[in-house]
Amino acid sequence: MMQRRPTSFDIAALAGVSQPTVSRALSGNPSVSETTRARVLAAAEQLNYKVDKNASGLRRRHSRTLALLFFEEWLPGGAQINPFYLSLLGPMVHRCAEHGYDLLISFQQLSSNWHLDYEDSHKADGIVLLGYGDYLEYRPKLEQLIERGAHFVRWGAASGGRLGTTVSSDNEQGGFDATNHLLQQGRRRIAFVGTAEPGYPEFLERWRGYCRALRAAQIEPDQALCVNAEPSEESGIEAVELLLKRGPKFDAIFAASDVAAIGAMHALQNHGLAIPADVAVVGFDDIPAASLSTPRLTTVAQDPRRAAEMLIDTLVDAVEAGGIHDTQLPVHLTIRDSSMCA
Amino acid sequence: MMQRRPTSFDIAALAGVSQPTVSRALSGNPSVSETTRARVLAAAEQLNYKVDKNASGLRRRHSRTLALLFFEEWLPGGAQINPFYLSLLGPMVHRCAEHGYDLLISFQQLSSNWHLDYEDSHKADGIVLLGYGDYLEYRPKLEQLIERGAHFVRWGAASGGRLGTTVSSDNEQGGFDATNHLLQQGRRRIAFVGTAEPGYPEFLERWRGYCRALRAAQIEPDQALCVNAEPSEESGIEAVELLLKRGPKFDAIFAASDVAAIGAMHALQNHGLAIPADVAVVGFDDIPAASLSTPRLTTVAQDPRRAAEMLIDTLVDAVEAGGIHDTQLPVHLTIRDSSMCA
DNA sequence: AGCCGCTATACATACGTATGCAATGCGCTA
DNA sequence: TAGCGCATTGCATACGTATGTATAGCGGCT
Repeated sequence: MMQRRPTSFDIAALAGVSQPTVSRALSGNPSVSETTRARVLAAAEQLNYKVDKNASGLRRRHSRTLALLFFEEWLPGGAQINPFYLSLLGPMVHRCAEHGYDLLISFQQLSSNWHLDYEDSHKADGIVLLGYGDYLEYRPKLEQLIERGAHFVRWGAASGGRLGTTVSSDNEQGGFDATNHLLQQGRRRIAFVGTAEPGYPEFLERWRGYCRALRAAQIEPDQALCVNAEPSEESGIEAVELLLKRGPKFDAIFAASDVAAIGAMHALQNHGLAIPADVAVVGFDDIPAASLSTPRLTTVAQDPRRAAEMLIDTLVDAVEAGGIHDTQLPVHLTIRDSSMCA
Repeated sequence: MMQRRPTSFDIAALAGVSQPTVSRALSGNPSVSETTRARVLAAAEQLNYKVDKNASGLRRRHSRTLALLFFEEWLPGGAQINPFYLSLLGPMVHRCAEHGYDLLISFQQLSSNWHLDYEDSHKADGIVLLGYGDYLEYRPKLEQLIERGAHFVRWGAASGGRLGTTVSSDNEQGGFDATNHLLQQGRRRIAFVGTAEPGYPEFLERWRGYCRALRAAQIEPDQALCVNAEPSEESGIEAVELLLKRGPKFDAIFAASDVAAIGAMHALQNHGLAIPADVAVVGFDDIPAASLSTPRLTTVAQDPRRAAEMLIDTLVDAVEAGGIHDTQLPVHLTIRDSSMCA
């Protein structure tokens, strides 16, 4: 058992070459002859040699690491990550590995100076930004990031002017499909549970799709049927309470997130309303809980695997080749029990 | 906008001191006077200076980064992480941040040489090992890790001889409580869905608790009521199919994992059996889906927040102070509808 | 006044790798 | 045989920080 970790000098000595040759041999430099490379590889294997990432990163000026930043207003007690983001995690880690990158994960307060931490400290070569962001508070930091030449990609909505590269679902189409499906079920008074304010840009797009579907059916969207709700179960409950109290009759709900939709279903059931007989419900995201709820929730499915892979591919392309290509992913309406009468 | 990232030399020049003084001032070295420190801090702020982690890590010989390694036999299509592990993630990231560490996340094949990658390459100072591990294949790698003086902590079961530091739930007590609860409901033919083989050490402990509760009620455990199941929904379904086909009557199931329990409930319902009237079901983990299933699943809850914090605290203590303390966390039986007749 | 001791800072250097450039050796051509 | 070019390899060095050691400055004591 060696006391000290072996360095490239140790390998060099063992293989009878110089240290630079070891470096070149291991990094696949073609100017090293095959016989030499084989000797070096054997020596490295024998001593269990691993390149020191710190030294390598210092010299190369990059770390082959990507940072994943979550923005969540943190519940002091609960620490719940949006299930949809959670479902991105596995595929992301995998895709990173395929590109030869490691993934660093971190939570950030919107108010912190996250935007200058990771790339500046050379801990990561690029950043994946995740989180329904408050667009307005977000914007100046994104601009600062761009100004500094940082590499990053956001999940969300591309709307509102170019602010770096974005990968998103086709939220507008999803909102259209969901609403259209409810219309085809004969529903006419369809409430929107989400928010049409710019704070949640993807919600805004889903709301646009909702309006387009209604207008295509000759129905003018009713402001009174549109109620604010963040992506949380409590918020979905409150939204339904408000709708029931505020008065306008409704026979369906399109919620801009599954978690809110599930909260809404609970509230409806607490008031003795049958789903879907009295009120049909459609959500958005297709989180795992959607197929477990009672009744099973009809929802607009996003493909987390493809989303994750696009995020990583896009970021790696930006880091390595300076590419900047927005991507929009198709969505798919998944019809379950909460919207279909038997 | 500066072209080049500022270094500690730039700060030194601006503050009118030498580079080492900058380093000492920023790292809180008490030999720097307060007036000098203030000047340095101001200069660093002004230039948006961040310590280069690669250089710092190279010199200090550690990275202030922890690695989180998942072991999951990877479904080529699906990429599903055990929901319980997912629930550890948020609190872990938080606790790492509180200790001033970053968290690197990675999936590993059991067969890969993960055990020499992270610490040897100085990418991480310590490793959190997560995953129902095949104990036998696992063991030599753990031994190699220990021999090399690597720092790591495992989630799972401490049984089977000392193999590094372990944090675990009190699985045996959980198995006892779950089984005892079913006995109190008047159930006498209680099946165990899990595996009593050494591959899943925590399942083995849960099974021991199950046996202890039965014996305390003068019932000898019946091998025919004990059926193997991995922590997956499919496995839970298969287990019930096997039980129904194999013959012995049963009026309750204690499943060693929630995902298997949920699969088992589906299978029971497909065969027209009522839960809990015909068969009462208790799971283990209290994953989010447990409270959403129909009927809502009674389960042995583990506290993911405390588990995560203990894992990180333990690992940080090992890295910084060489501590090695196993920890066992209490569990709590959460009674819902799947085990209680109205 | 001279010396000691303490504090605050500067100097020099090492961490391990990657790469521009120089040098070596070999084959081939004129 | 001399010279040229190509294929390999070695030499020297830079990346940015942290720390052991030396030094300067200053106040207090006899």
